[in-house]
Amino acid sequence: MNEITILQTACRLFTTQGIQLFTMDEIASRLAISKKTLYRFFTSRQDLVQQVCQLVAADYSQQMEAAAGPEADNLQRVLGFMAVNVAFCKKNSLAFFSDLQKHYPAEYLHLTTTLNSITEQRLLKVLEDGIVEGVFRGSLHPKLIVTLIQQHIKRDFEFAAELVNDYSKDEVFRQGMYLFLYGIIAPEAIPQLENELKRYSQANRMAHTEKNESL
Amino acid sequence: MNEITILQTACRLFTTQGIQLFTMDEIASRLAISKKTLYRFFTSRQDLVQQVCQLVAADYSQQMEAAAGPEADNLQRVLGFMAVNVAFCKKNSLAFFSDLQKHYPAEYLHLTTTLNSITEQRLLKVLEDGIVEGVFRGSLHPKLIVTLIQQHIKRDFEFAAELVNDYSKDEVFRQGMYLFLYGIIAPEAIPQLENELKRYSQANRMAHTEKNESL
DNA sequence: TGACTATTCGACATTTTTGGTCGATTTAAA
DNA sequence: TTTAAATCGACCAAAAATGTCGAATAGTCA
Repeated sequence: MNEITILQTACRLFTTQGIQLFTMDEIASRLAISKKTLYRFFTSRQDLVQQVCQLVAADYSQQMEAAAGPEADNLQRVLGFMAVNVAFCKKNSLAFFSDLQKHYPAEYLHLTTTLNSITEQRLLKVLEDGIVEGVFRGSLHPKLIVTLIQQHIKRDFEFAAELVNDYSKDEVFRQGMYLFLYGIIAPEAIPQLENELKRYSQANRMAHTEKNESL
Repeated sequence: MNEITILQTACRLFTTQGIQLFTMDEIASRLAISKKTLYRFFTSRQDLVQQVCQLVAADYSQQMEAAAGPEADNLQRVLGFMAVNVAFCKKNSLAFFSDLQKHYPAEYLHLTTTLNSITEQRLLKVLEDGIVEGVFRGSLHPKLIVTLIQQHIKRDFEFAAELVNDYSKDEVFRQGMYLFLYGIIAPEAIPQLENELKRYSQANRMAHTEKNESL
C-alpha cells in the first residue's frame, strides 16, 4: 500500500460524499488495510484532511492553467475558466465543504482562499485584457466583477443541491455560466461567443458519449 | 410546542438529508426548544425515528390510496401508482434509508416491508384486472412483475444519486416509469397509454408552474 | 397578591463512537 | 534461518452524542 493510493481514495470519498461520513476505520476498511497502516502514511486525521485539501487545490490550479493555454484568446480563456468551475462544482459535493467548514475551519479557510486567489489572479488578467481588446464590455469593473462571480458560483454551488430533483447539476451550473458570459460580453462579440459556446457544447457531448462507451 | 410539529420537522430533516446528520441537540435547536422539551414528547431517539418511519409509511399509503381512486381505470391506476413512486423517490433522500439500515436495522426492515406490501397489494390487483381487461400484455406474470418492478425502483433510487450531475432526479425516475409502463402495456392499448402520459406530463408542468409562482 | 402547577431551560452525567497506539504476527529478503 | 519491515486488530483515551435533573420561568386559580 502506498500514500498516493490512500490519498486519492480518501479524496474521492471526501469530495463526493463529505468528510464526516467516513471514519478512519471506514477508510481503512475501504482500502482493505488496517488502521495501523493508514497511520503509517498520515500522522492524524487532520493531516489526511489537509493533504486532501492540497490535492483538491492542486487539481483545480492545474485545470485552470490548462484552460489558460497560450494559444487561446481572452474569450476562450474565460469560457475555459468557467468550464473548469462547472466541472469543479459537479465533482465536489456540498457536504465536503460544509464538513470542512464545521470541523476543520482552518483548513476550510485556507482552501477557499487558495481557490479564490487562483480564480482571481487568472480571471482578472483575462478580463482586463479582454476589455482593452473590446471583446468584453468596457463598462465592466474587472476587480468587482471577479468578486461578484465568485460569490455567484458559491451560491449556485450551495443551492444546486436543493434543485437536484428538477434539474441536473450540469444544467444548473451551465446556466449560471451562460448568465455570466452573456453578462460580460461586448455586444459586437456576441456572435463570437455563440460560436465558442457551440464548440463547447459539442466537446461536452463528445466527452459524455466517450464516458458512456467506456462503461 | 406540540408533538405534531416536532415530528413533521424531524421527518422533513431526516427524509431529505439523512438521520445521522441531525443530533437531538440539533433538532431541538432547529425547533428553538430545549432537549428536555424534545424528550417530553419522544422517549428516545429511536422512538423519534420510529414515529418518523410510521409517518413516512402513512403518507405513502395515503398517496397510493388516492392514486387508486374508484373512478380511475386500471391503466390510470398503474400510472398513478408509478407517479406516486416517482414523487416518493424525489422527496426522500438515499441518506435517509442508508442511515436507517445501518443504525436502526429493525426499523429499516419494518418500513421497507410495509412500503413493499402497500405497493404489492395495490399493484398486483390492478395488474391482474388490467390483464383480464386486455390493457396489459397477457404474457405478464403479475406477481413476478410486481417483485421485479420493486427491485428496479430500489435500484434506480440508489443509483439516481450518482446520476445527479448529468440528470435531474425527475428525469431519472420518469424514464424508469416509462420503461415499466411501455413494458407492461398491451400493443393495442399503446395509444391509450400515450394519451394518459400526455395528461400526466401536463399536470406535472402545471404543478411545477404553480410551485414557482408560489415562491 | 400569592401559592401551586405545568412547562421549559441548559448544565451535567452516562453511554457510545471514534481517533489514535501498541504488542503480536506475518511477510519478504538476505 | 535470521532479521527487518510491514501489517493486523484489539485496546485505550478523548470526543461527541444521548438522556437526566434541579432550577427557573410562565401561567392559573384561590
